This record gives sequence, C-alpha cells and structure tokens, in this order.
Amino acid sequence: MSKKLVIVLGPTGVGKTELTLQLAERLNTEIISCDSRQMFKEMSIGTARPTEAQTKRVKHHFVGNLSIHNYYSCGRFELEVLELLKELFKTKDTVIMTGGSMLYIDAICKGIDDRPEVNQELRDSLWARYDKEGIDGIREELVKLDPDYAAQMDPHNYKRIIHALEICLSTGQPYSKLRQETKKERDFEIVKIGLNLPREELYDRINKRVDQMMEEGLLEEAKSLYPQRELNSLNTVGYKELFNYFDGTWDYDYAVSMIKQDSRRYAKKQLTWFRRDEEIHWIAPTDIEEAVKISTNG
RNA sequence: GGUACCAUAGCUCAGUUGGUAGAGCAAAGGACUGAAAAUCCUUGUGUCACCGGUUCGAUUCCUGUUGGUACCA
Repeated sequence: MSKKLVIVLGPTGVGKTELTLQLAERLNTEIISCDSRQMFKEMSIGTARPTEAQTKRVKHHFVGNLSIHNYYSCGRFELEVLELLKELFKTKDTVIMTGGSMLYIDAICKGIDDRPEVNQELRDSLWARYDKEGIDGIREELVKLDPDYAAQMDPHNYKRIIHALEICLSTGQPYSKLRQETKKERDFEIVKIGLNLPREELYDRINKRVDQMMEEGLLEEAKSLYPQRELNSLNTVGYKELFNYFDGTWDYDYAVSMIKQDSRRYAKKQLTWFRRDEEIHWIAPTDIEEAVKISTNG
C-alpha cells in the first residue's frame, strides 16, 4: 500500500489546529507542523502554538523544537521532514502535515534546489553594504555578477537581491545557474486539504483571536523577548507590533489594532498563494467528515 | 434662539478663479526556491449632504433645509 501525506493548509486563524487534531485521531496518526514560527520554543502565545493538552492528544513534530537564536530555512525543513517521514511511514500509512507557511509546504511537495547555506559574515557584510549604498548599490553588483537574474527579478526587492549576491559570492557562479526549480518526485502520495471561510468571518475570527492572545499574556511573552528584537525569528506578527509599543513609538491600543491588521494581511497573502494551487481540495474548517473522506480516498 | 465656520472615496482631508475631482490611510488584487508570519509590486466613479435658483454648464456662486462644530445669548 502506498504511503500518503495529508496536508491541511489555510490562512491563519481559520481553524487548522482543531480539525487536524480530530483528523489525526480518526486516522490514528501523528502531526507534522509546517509553521515557520511555531518551531521556536520561546514563541508560544503569539504563534498560537498547540497547547500541551493538544500535543498530548496527538504527537506533534516541529513545534517548539528550535530556539529563536537558531538559523533555519525551508531547505533544512525539507531534509528533516523527509527524514522524519521515512521513520513515520514504517508504522503509519498516512501522516498529517498542517500549517500555513507557504514556501515550507512547497519545499515538501515540490522540493527545493540544493544550494549552499548562507555564511553569516557574508550576509552581514552585504546588509552593511545595502545600508550604506542603498538598493542601487547592491543591484549594480548583481547586474555584474548575474545579469540574467538581475534582468528578470523584481528590482525593488532588496532581500532577493541580497540573497542572490550571497549565492554568487559564496559559490563563485551566477545565482541563476543554481536555480533549477525542477519538481522533485516523492515516493509517497500527497493530498492537500484547504480550509477557508468567508472573508468577513475569517477576519472576525482573527481579530478575536488577537484579543484572546492578549488575555493569555502575549504582552509578557513579547516583553521577555524584547531584548532580542533584532533576531529574524522575532520579525513576526504579534511581536514586532508590541516591540513598537515597548519602544514608545506606538500606544498600546494602536499596537494591538496593528497586530490584527497585520494578521489579516498575512491571511490574505496566504490565500493569494494557495489560490493558484489547483491540487487543493477546499472544505469548511468544521467539515471533519469531508476531511476524512478526502484523506482516505485520496 | 443668534452669528460664524464646516458637510467631497470606508476614514482623515485637499481641490476645482464655474467645464462632474485627488492624496494619505484602510481595503482589494498580485509576485514569490534558504531569514517567507519575511520582502516586494499594482489598483482611487465618488448621487462632491438635500431642495431650489442663476448659468450653455453648478461639486464650485446664491436662497433655503438638515446635520455637525465653535462662540454669543
């Protein structure tokens, strides 16, 4: 019998956690989280990480397994998940993955190019150059080192320019040479279930969930992480807004309203990404029977 | 009750010396292969409060009405 990975995806706050728990119990299997922020053990309330009660119901992987100081990437995620799946498929026919990190989902489904990991010193020096010379300076450098990529990419997106330069400079060849973007074949079946709600209802849920996070103590959690606010892992909705409050640049009510707004925008961005994926079976977040049916018929 | 000012996009406001209007924010749409909850791009038709008047033509000027703000009673 062929092995199957069921991926439950959808925008933030739609109700993935609860449906996935029920689904895992019905299929007697485990859950792999596909969430680039729930991995950090220091960030619990603001990432709506599954509670202890929930992780006791079903075993979860990639939740609270990293520190905010750790470097991580979707490339590592691909390798580690494939490794884990090999183990899990020894005893399970079906494994569930859930989360909303679009690129991470793609890394598992389609694979990602082999590419060297970034050297921190090189990265720091390129950022320093960007600060000093602005986007024109780094773009000109990319035009020299990889004119093909420079011509096709978004010329305003400094993060992509910097990353392309990192690859050019560390490998000695143009970044575009390493961009294969070929889909990798998997030796297991993949089924995607998408959860969605009418936009207004989704936004209402998101707003209420932010209020709930504040009641649960997000302010204290963010306060304790404030000294490390420069870390990339903390460039995260729910934390970065409160850092502005601690700075004194925003007042409390405004910061909370911005967490809501940024969460809504994130949900919209996720939906934009998922919309073009025709493999997704869209269902209502409460429709567990349909989820079971899709998972078992495949 | 009197006087003055205001009423334009979902919000805050600009503007048209009379030829039916534009910014910021919100919102929507989109891009996307290693820091992705990141980063970046695109999008502004709205009875210009309502009823009349003047005018070839009124959102703009005038009368009145309604609502708001301030001051005076």
